[in-house]
Amino acid sequence: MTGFKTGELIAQPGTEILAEGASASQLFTALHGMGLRYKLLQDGSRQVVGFILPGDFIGLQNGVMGEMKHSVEATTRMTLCVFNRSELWDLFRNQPQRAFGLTHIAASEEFVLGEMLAAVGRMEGLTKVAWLLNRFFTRLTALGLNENDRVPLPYRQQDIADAMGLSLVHTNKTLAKLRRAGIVTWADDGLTVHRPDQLAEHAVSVGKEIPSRPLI
Amino acid sequence: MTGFKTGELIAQPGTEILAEGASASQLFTALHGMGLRYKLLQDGSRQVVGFILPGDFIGLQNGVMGEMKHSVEATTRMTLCVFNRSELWDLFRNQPQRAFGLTHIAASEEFVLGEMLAAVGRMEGLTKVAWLLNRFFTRLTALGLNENDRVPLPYRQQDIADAMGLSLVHTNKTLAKLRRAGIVTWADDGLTVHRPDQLAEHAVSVGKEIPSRPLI
DNA sequence: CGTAAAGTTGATACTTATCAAACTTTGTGG
DNA sequence: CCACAAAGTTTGATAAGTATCAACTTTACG
Repeated sequence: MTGFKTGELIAQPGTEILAEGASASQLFTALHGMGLRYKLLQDGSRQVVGFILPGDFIGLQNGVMGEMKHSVEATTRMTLCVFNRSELWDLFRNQPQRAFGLTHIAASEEFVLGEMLAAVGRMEGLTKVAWLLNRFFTRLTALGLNENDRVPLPYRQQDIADAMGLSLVHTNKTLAKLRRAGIVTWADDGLTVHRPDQLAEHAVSVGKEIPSRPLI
Repeated sequence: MTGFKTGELIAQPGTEILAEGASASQLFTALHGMGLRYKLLQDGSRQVVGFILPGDFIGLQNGVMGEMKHSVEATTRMTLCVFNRSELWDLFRNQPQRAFGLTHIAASEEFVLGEMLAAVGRMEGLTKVAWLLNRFFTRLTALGLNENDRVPLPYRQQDIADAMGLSLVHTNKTLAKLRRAGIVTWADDGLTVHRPDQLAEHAVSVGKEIPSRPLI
């Protein structure tokens, strides 16, 4: 893998790392910082199709299909490990184990998108937001970025809205609900989860509340 | 590829080919017939995460991650080409170009899910339905299944609803709108598009067509 | 001919979007 | 250090889009 690596790249906040439709000659791995993947629709709206956390691979579609199918943007300052796309062939020829790893990454990304699709398509607002926050909390904790129930979350409310198919205003009000319920606090680019259990409870699709049966 | 193939399998309509969570030892390619991929949420609702048309690969997640992340069901009678999962590793070792092809398939599936996510998250009902029908029409036409502007479409309205995150009733009324507008007719498991231009117009594009696999 | 599955329709309730405006925070230059 | 601009957050009022419910029709089939 050492020979595969080409160099490192620093991306400033707000920078577009890869553009949809681009056929860049490079692939990346995120070393530090966070970013997001998104698509722009014809009507100007944006769909966030993924959040990039440290360790995530970037540009696989480009590497394998010759063109990016979504744009990638740095949310915070990011350090990227740069690979050369042209060396991808060599990897498939000479390092089947790593080639398999790449396929595994692709399949994993597909899996994550499937989960998001189910959340966006079938959950209601509160559940969507709770689900996403819970996901962040879990993933970031697994990355060792949890300090006193607080994980870094440098995104904006608009990002969450665009990810879950909600309007900014509705997302804001939903976040307020979770905050007032004392479940989470999201401020200063950090998410603090006071009641992990309740968050997880909201995150699982509870659906409609069962109409309470009158006590006779 | 010949040695890779294990045999053929016939799946009857309504049959579950692969179950979410299952770690079957087989992979498939759809030769004839159609099916769909779906996830079940905790509250019982269903999210369709993909439609399987002739030529589609089934079970890649299982092959590469050891477990299916969604279920696969035959909608019509299907003929499946069966592969053995255990031979996957041989393929990666000895046939790098086919291994690359598999990765390409995985990346393509990710791409399709991204498109669906954008549609489900950011479109309104009429646009969602028009987008999906337009997608069927385009893909099936590309498969040579178009006869006089009519393509086979053996799914039920519930499937479209579960794919686009709509209720059955709303989907029904939306379909009625497209029908009354003289744009499409969907009856007897066949979709006839009378005004391809108007259908495409309603289906605000999220991106481009599925790219064909590049020659290595 | 009875039954089950799928499609249709109208009435109603709820969720979410949109609009508009105020407020807060942050960064920048005078 | 303050004024100002820009970006982000918050809130209330209202409109639009969808879900839900319930009944009815049509079709397929043993």
